[in-house]
Amino acid sequence: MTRNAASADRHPVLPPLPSIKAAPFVRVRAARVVELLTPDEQRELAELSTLVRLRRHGMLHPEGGHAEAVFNLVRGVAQTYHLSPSGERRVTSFLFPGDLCGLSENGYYVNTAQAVTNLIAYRIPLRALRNIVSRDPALDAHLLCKLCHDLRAAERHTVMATRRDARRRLAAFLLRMQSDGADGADDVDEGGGGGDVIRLPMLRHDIADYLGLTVESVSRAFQALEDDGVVRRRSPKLIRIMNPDALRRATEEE
Amino acid sequence: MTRNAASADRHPVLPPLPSIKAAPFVRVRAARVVELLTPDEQRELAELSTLVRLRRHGMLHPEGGHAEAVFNLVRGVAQTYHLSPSGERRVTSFLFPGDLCGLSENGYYVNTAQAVTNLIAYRIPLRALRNIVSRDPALDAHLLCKLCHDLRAAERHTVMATRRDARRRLAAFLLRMQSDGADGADDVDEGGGGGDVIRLPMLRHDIADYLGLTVESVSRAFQALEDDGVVRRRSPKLIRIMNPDALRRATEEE
DNA sequence: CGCGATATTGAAGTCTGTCAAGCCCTGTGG
DNA sequence: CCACAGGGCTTGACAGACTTCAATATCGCG
Repeated sequence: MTRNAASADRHPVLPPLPSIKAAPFVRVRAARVVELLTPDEQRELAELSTLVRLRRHGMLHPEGGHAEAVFNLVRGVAQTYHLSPSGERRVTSFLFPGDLCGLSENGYYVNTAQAVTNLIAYRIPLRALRNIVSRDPALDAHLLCKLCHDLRAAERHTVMATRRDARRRLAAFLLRMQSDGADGADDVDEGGGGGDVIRLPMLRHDIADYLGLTVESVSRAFQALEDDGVVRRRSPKLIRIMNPDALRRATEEE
Repeated sequence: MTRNAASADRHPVLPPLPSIKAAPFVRVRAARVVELLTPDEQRELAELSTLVRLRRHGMLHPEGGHAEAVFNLVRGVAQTYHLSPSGERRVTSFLFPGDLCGLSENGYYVNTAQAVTNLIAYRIPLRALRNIVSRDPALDAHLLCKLCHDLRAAERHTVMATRRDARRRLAAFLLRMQSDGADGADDVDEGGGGGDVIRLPMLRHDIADYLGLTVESVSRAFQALEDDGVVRRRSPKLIRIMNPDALRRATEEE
């Protein structure tokens, strides 16, 4: 076993710089997702922002709250969700380092953003952001690119969450977490993170609310994938992919 | 009956100008959605764009196609959708005048955009768009605003399409069409458009694929709402709201 | 006015949601 | 380091809703 006690507390001496990652409009290299911010922009944003550290389940911003800032996640994982009057919760996205949240309408946040793991984020006041953008038009273009990225992600989410059966929804989710969630590992030693092991930092309840299912259905879908030898649960949050091809097929198959 | 034959062919002598509508970041007036483009921007975009007229079911751009332009819908209704390998279709959005489509990734369209009714759109080459944006930073900000708008819409769609039962999904959809679809009436005389009558320009199949249901379930959900005196179908595409409060409750109730 | 496409209705099967119980994991405290 | 307690996860049984398959009715266009 790895010695966790020592490494778990290692905070980066310097916090990571602001970072916005997205797939660009035109192919750059082989990379699917690249850093959009230039070192200058990172420094500028860092200067005008405040650093926020949250423990698990801490709130970045509440739905309906007065929107004065956006947040740039640089470490850890977060989620955004809506609460309906009847108490139903719908998770609309999971956020990883390089992501933004704080979408507003008419000056109010349209969703709640909450820490899934301990996290570090830059709180970027909207006034400051507008200031920088006015001096640096390139940043505007970068934000545009990021929003296109998020829009594509939102569409994929809809497609994923409206799949017919739970098994396919979960399979699609696991594939997505394999690529998106590769980064974002938090206070966890990287021991099991590599290769064909997916780490799911969120609770089953979060996955269920993200996929439009119940926790029970998520469990049963895991069981179904496991029975077919597609994946194996080492622990609830550590999923080993036994058959990558089968997992890919499981997202589309008839 | 109204004499449709004559009015169906009345084309505006001058096509409508380019138009991008969205809810702004900060409340402007009572208006929820406003025109973002200045008259100058409208003129500039019109000059560099080509006008596209499509008949019902015509294609604006195909998924996977080389992305060279975005489209600005100025008349009629369109939809975007994904086709999965197994043949399932998921409609990701309905577009109305003031909307944009042509989202791309790595230079390729990520979805297919198709005319739901006869429509008119501006085809804006990406090269030209980049050109204008470089000269007019304000336009960049407007596009940013529009993308935020679309992102919120995408989130609402996900919430709508993952509601538990078909009745609530359809109720939410109808409410949305009442506000969004108020504009966009196409080759239809405005006779039945006003008041508490909702015109649904798309097919049941489109609605089903948008809500993650089958056409049969959509029909039965209509029936359920009708049995409860919430709405009444004057024809498949003309829905009269009998009880607006009940319709609103039907979207949230336990 | 008639035909093809679209929409509705019906019946049976399947999957998910619900309710309930038990197990396992995790984190806390000794 | 270990024990314990609480929360999270899984499993089972049943009812309900949706999907599927099939047939009929209706709409809308030529």
